[in-house]
Amino acid sequence: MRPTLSDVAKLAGVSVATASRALSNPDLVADGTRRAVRDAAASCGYKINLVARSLRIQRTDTLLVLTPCIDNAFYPGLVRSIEDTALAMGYAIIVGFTRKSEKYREAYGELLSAGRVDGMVVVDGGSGVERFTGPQPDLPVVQVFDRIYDAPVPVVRVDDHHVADLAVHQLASMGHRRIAHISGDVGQHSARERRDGYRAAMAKLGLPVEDHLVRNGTGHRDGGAEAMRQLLDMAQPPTAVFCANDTMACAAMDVCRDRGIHVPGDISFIGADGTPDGQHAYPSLTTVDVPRAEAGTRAVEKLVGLIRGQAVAPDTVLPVELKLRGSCAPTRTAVAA
Amino acid sequence: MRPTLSDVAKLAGVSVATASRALSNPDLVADGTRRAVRDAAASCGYKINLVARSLRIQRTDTLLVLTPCIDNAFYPGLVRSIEDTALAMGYAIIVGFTRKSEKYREAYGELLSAGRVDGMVVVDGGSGVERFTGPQPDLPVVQVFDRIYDAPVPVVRVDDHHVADLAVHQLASMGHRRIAHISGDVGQHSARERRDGYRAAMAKLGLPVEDHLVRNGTGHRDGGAEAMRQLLDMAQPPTAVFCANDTMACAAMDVCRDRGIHVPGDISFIGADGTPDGQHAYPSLTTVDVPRAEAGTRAVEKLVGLIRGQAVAPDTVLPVELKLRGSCAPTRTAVAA
DNA sequence: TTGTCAATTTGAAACGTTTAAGTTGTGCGA
DNA sequence: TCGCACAACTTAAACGTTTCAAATTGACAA
Repeated sequence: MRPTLSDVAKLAGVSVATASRALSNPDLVADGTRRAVRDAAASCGYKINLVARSLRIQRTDTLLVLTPCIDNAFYPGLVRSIEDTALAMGYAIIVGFTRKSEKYREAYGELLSAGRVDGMVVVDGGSGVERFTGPQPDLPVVQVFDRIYDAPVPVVRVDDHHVADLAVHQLASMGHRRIAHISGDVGQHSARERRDGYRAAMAKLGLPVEDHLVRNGTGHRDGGAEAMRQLLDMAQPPTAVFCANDTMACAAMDVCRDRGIHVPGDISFIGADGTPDGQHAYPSLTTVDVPRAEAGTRAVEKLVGLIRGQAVAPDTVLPVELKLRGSCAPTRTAVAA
Repeated sequence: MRPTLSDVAKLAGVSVATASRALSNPDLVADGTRRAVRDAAASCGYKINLVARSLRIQRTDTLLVLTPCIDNAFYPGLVRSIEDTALAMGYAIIVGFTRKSEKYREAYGELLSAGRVDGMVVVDGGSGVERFTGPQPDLPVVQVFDRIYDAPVPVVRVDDHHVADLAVHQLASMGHRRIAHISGDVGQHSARERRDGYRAAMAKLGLPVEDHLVRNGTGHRDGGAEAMRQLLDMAQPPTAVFCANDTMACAAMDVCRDRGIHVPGDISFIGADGTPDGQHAYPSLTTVDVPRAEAGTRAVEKLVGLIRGQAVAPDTVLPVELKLRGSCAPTRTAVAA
């Protein structure tokens, strides 16, 4: 049997209460006692039972991170930052993958409502098919980058309209007029925002907003590639494409390469998110960088505030930054001019 | 305050014990009672406190998965399979990222030794720098694909010697004689095995095993790229390369592309692992596929066996399979012959 | 000697479940 | 009528901590 605190206490010749304090609140016991208890604990290999502790103190000091999957290069950096911040603030974190499925979301949500974690950071765009009624209103939850709850849950995010705006303006400033958009999973709030932002930016610049220049790329490689093929098959293909994320942009550039179309000579690309795959792409991908690390930190800070009953800002918007790399260039006419 | 079982019981006019059984062991109470309790629970929004439950039943029905990181495309499929199997067997899973750091490994190991999870699946190659003394000998732990513990912990794996053997034989059968090897992180057991397997296979075939044909690629993109550059800078570069994983193989092929070297016309590549990035590479990467999904399933089955006190096989070896794709071709001389 | 005070330790309750053992009440056969 | 079996429910203990309030101890002053 695992030794318990009472075994340690017996071994050290003190009461359970003293043993507890010697280990977790050392200032409250005399030097000799502390040493005796510690020795006893070590000698019998005592390990605290965190379940019992949690029950007693009514906290778990653990946070749950919900994220759709780990396939997408967008998440690792974010999750790492969440984890680092949480650890630094004295919380353990556990990660759950929702796969954008209600079933998994609920399974993991249970952990929160059943008291196995103190709070939850949700990084999950949802699929839009189902409406998620959300956690019990008073449970500590923070969303990052996307909204899947009807309930008003605090969020840390970027201005996705602005993301699109930056990209479109950059391309337009290089002389592009036929700028296409490959959207993400339009079930996701952020994907819709980027798409709408693209349209708004095009309109503002007086550029043609043609419906068939907007393709649903579903957010994944395959969808992005398919969307790109459709764009290239058009009678008058675009000279530039703004992709809602880097993953699709990379896939789209691969399609061009396969068809012998030169990037950025023949066609320019801008992605969004700033994921590592864009840096390794050939040519390296111009992108609108989303500050994932900072978002993770902010989200955890906010969540911990919530847990501690402090008032937290309901909506934190972080700045994005255009990273100019090799995948876009001025149009030939712009160069000639 | 969160309603407890005793609130529910009061509301339903029964004892706490009956309320408990009505909810978790419905057969043991009368129909009317069951309904009354369920209604009461619903009406006050009762959610079970799993921490209390775990303390009482001395189980958490939760497994921990330890994995180095989520950057590498090798892990997602494996983790997903572990998760699916665990869920199907009635366990929740939580994921911890060790980053190959002893600090994180211990932090997560605590979850096991402190009773917050019932068992642990470790998918972690270690860095080889530190020796990990391992979990308390009697705690339920299963390793997958790699060994980081001194202690004898059951493992599910592949024969990495054989992985290398398959790759080298394939290349040799295509006429290659100068076959190089870019190794993984040689701190990892599996990486060393693949390297040694390469050497053994070369020797067995009577091919030259030159030290400078073996480069440490560290397992990551950058290391793989750097190793490839060194190989290409040699007076007499290899005509084929066996890379210890697909990630490095993709990076190495990218280096060739940048230098105008044609794959597979000028140089052939075989990777290992069978990760998705190899499929999307150009040309698509020949690889020795490692059955990650099955490994995950087997590992969980084994772990659950361990938890239930059953005897489990200490060493399960799964078969690997060569997937011939576009990245390797016969040598020119072989074609001419 | 007695009283006071601080330092240290202890007993016992509490956290919210589950469950073994015990109680109650009903129906049935002898 | 009694005894018994059985279903349905309840009482109370237990899981391993933490912590409040109370008790003990020793030192020191009056």
